[in-house]
This record gives sequence, structure tokens and C-alpha cells, in this order.
Amino acid sequence: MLNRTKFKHSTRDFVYDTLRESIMDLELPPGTAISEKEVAEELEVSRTPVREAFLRLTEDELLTVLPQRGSFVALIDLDHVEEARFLREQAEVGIIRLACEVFSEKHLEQLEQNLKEQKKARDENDENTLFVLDREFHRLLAEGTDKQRVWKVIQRMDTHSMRLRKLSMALKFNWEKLVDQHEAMVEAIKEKNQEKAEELIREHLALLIYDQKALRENYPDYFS
Amino acid sequence: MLNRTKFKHSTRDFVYDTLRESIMDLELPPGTAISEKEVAEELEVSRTPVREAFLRLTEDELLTVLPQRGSFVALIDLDHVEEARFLREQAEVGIIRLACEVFSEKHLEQLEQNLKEQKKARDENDENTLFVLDREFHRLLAEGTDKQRVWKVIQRMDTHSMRLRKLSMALKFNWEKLVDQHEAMVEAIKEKNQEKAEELIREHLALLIYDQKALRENYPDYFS
DNA sequence: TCTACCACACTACCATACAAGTATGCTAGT
DNA sequence: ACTAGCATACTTGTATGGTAGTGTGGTAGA
Repeated sequence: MLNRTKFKHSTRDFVYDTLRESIMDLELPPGTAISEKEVAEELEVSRTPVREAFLRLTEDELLTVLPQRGSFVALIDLDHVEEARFLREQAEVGIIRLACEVFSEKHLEQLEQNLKEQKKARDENDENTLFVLDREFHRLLAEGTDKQRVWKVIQRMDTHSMRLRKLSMALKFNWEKLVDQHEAMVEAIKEKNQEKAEELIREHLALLIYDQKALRENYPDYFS
Repeated sequence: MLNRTKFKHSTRDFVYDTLRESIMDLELPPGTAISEKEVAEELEVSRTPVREAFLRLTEDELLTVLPQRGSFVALIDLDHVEEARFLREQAEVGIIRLACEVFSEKHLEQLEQNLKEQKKARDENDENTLFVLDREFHRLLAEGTDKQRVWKVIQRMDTHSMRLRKLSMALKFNWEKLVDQHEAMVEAIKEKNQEKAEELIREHLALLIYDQKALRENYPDYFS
């Protein structure tokens, strides 16, 4: 169990972060019933901050609250996943094109450093680290183009596909290709080749279209 | 004052909607200090739903809460405005291109009906109605392409530019051009001309770049 | 007159009590 | 045996009391 005192922020944030992670890690699978009281006791806080965390999770569409009935971890909604993918593609195309124009030397170095770590993780078959580095790579793109809020919004909407991704990770994922694509993207930015960069990122995000049918069959209760 | 009983939803939603509208209408100008207790008394509800509404407003970046100090209507952040514009442009380009492929007859009719009302409002110089119809027009585009969540996210991020827009409305705005552009966009969708449609929407959203310098000078306290 | 300090009023944060709606299982009546 | 209806144990929604941190103005001392 996480320790509350480790969090510099409020009790509310502590509860929110804890629950959000549990949901995203599928430790709390879609459909699970959780109650304010139960969580409050578990984390040894009062109901108020728990309730406030629930509210934020509801905003994130990670929780479904039915008044006077109960709260449930949101089922994965494939329409939601598709819309998030759509918005992310549009946003990242814009970002990478912008990156070709404005990316600084400093940010490029960060990107290359990240790439180096990706290769290392790939060679060591360290999938969890790759997962984190992948996210970080895209975040760096947003940061270097001064679009951090856009990144945040995308991330917030990406929750359902994230869980799908976690599910599919249990099966298999082509990490080789992912790293190669990242490398090609960095090259394109260096060459300031917008068309190439756009093509690459579109191809890259297409990797995120999983075999939804197979997943649905394996985890029928997790989908709406 | 709004009447609570008119709201079908919870007290929390009542408070949230009330405050949000007040903020967006600049009835509560940027920088205004508001306290939980004060609002609770004003709306004759307890502090809990007010507090929960505050939380949601903070998520929307419409409110800045400083613990143990106070809560203030968020100042307009021009970086935020630019990022929202960026994301909106990327999203709407994707949507209108998609619209050229999949827009149904039914949705086209709704769009044309809306356009008709726009012309009427324009001829009557009814700016407020035009303001509403403009939003509705873009929402219809999202609805017809089945991207309602994307629209919702864009709207949520658009709060700062919305307020800027309200400010600039007091000055002047080229409503003629706006309606003409909308009309051209409908034509492009009918002709399934993606390139034309994209060009039009980009030009259209460029209208939203106001004379920020003038606004800052007129309302210096409203900006961060 | 100026400054340091302290009391006080104010804030948001958290804990807890109560209200109101819902699901469920037992019981009484058929 | 079966069903209608009620008691009960849940749930979330709302109200309120108490806590701790922050700003401010007044006062005592130099």
C-alpha cells in the first residue's frame, strides 16, 4: 500500500493518484464496484477527500457513479478509444510538424537520450521501461513545441486506450518496430522534413490499433 | 438569481453551471475572489456541493485555488488560449475532412438549417444569437462525424479563448465574414472536397486571433 | 516615528453526522 | 410453493463542525 505521507500534495491528490494508478494498471479491473467508505477505510482517510477523488475520476471517465447505488470502474468503451486515437493523431501530427520548424538543440538532445535508453531497454526486453519511455518520448515532443497543455489533455482522454494497451501487452507487442519508428521520427525532425514526419507519426499511431476482437473475447466483462 | 429547483441534476451541478456561466459571461471577471462560504450562502446550499463545484472549475482552469488563502477566478492566460486554438484547429481539420467522406444527408440538412438561421441573425444584427449558432455549427460537424467526445474536450479547453472572445465582442467582430465562411464550408462538404474544406476551416479559425495587445491594454487586470 | 510582534479574522481542508434513494432478503399471507 | 411487501443494510448526496495555515491590522516597545 502506498504511503500517504510520501505525497507532498493534499490527501485528495493522494487518493486520486492511488486509485487512478490502480485502475490504469487493471489492478482494479473494469466493472469493479468500489465504495467511498471502503476506500476511505482502506487508505485511512475520511470520506471527503475520497469523494473528491471519485469526482475527478468520473470527469476522466474512469469511474461511473450511480447515485444511491454505487460506483464502478468504468468499462472500456471502444468508441471512446477510437475518438481518443483520432484526437491524438490530429494533435501529434500538428506537433511533429511544428517540431520540424522550431525544435531546439537542447530538446533534440533529450530526445536522442531517450532513444538511447529505448534501445537499451529493447535489447534487455524490458517492456515496462519501454512503455514508460514511449510515453516520455511523445511528451518530449510536446514539450519542445511548447504544447504541454495539449499533451495533458490528450493524456487525460487516453485513459481507455491505455488500459486496452495494458491488456494487449499481456499478449504481445512489436517493440522492435516502435523503437525503429521513434528513431526515424527524430531523423525527420533533424532534417526538418515535415511530410516525412507526418507520415511517420501516422504510421506509428496505427500501431496502437489492437486486435480488439481478440481482446473482447479474452476479457468480455471488461467492455461496454 | 437562478432557481435551484429548475435544475434536474444535483445541487453540485446547479452550483457548477451557475458559476461557470457567471465566469464565462465575465459577470465574475478574471481575478475576482470568491469563497466557498460566500457562494454557499448566496445560493442557499451547503458548502459541500460548492466545494465540489470549485473542484471541477479548477479542473477547467477557470478557478485558481490557493489553499488556506482563497479562490480566484482564473486570469486569462494567452499561452493557454494559443494552445487551445492549436488543438482546436488540428481537431477540426480532421473532423471536416472526415465530414467530406461520411456526412449523411440528415446531418447536412441540420447544417443548412443552422446556416439559414445564421443569415437571419446576421441580417438582424443579432450578435448573441450568432454567437450561439456559431458554436452550434461546429458542434454539428463533430456530431455528424461521430466525434462528440472530441468536441467536448475542445470545448472544455476553449474556456480561456471564449472569455477573450466575449471581451472582443464588446469591441467589434466581422460577423459577415463568419457566416460566409460557414456557407463555403457546407459547400465544400457537399462537394466532398477535402482540400478546400481544410483550407476554409483554417482560414475560419484564424478569425479567432484577436487583437490581444489592444485587449490587454483595455483590461490589464484580466491577464496573467 | 518606526518596527516587531501578536491577536484575530479569514481561508480552504478534512472529518463526521445525517438524509434520501436503492437493492436484497426475510416474512407473512395466500 | 409462491408472491407481495416491508425491514434492513447498503449506497451516494448534503450539511456542519473543527483544524491548520495565511494575511492583516493594531499595539507595544524602541
